[in-house]
Amino acid sequence: MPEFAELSIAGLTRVLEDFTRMHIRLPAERRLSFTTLSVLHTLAGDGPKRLTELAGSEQVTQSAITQMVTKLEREGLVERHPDPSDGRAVLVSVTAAGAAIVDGRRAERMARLSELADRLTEAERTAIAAALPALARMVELHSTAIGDSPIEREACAGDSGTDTPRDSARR
Amino acid sequence: MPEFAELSIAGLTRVLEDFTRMHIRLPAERRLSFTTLSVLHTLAGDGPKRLTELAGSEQVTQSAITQMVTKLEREGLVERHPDPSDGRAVLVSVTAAGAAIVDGRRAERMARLSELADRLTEAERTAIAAALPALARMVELHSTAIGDSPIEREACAGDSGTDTPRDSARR
DNA sequence: GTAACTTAATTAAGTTTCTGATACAGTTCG
DNA sequence: CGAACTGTATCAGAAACTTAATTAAGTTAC
Repeated sequence: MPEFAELSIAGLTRVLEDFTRMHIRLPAERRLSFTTLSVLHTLAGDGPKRLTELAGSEQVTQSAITQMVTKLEREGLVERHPDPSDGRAVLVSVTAAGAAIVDGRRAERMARLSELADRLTEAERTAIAAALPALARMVELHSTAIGDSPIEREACAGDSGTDTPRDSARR
Repeated sequence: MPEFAELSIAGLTRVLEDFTRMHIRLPAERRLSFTTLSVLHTLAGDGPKRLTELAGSEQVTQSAITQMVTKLEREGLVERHPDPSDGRAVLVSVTAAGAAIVDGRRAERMARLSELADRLTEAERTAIAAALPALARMVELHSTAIGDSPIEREACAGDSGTDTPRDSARR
């Protein structure tokens, strides 16, 4: 084992793409579309958000988010609350039922990953464990750097308005 | 760095979820839907496939794939060819133009990951590099397992203990 | 060899989800 | 206060997906 392995960005990218594919193709659980599940995941992870914030992070129009939230509200998966700091805005939060769906999907992923990890060698598991903090920090760096990245802005072609998707500092 | 770190499946799951989110919300480059991009990615990675194979891996119906391939064919991103080994089947392959789209997206991801990796410490990069082979093997183990057990089938509605709320008005 | 069954892809019709445009209420600023 | 701006909602139409029915090629049984 070389002590100074150079990190292959291509290799990392490839592996992460494969895991992405693996995670996405998982469900079908209930009649929930991909975007719907993503919204629930975002709300469960980041806490209540405005409709415009959701539209930005999910890369669909605000109109689509309004309609989706209306539907999810009817099904009892999310709730609308007025934003105390702005009379126009609505804060969408996930309900216990909605969080249960997110948790259920996570449990499935964990079960699958656990099964795969069991078939690795002890050394392989240790190597992954040792890399976890570094990987987590990459994610951390990413989320704090969104304001800088020019890629984010360029991506949202055709989106109306699109102010910079600021972080959810409200919690 | 501890020598005998136990692998936290929860931590691994969480990090991979975050990367997934990071990868998906990336572009919007050329008005292509998520499923469409996924199909191109699959074809570019795995080579020519039948429509039924694509339907299975993308978790949409065969009919949807037929329509999507027809559209992609008109746009010059994929090609249909008869399967020499089976007169009923069609082999779909990605064109150079289609591959260019996949490569472009990958390049963006690599650029972003590279930028993040630059801000890690040397030790962190080394840790990730050391874990890459093990992560790749997990993906490998996963894909070989698919052929055996049809997890992809609707059976995965398991949701592991989380009783999903009953549908209120389904309409 | 042909009748019955299976498999691969297409077509048609109907449903869900998204976009674009517009309306409207609340906020900000002169 | 009035003008400009921002956050949501609504509606018509487009796009993507599903189910069901159809065509065609391959397989099995007699």
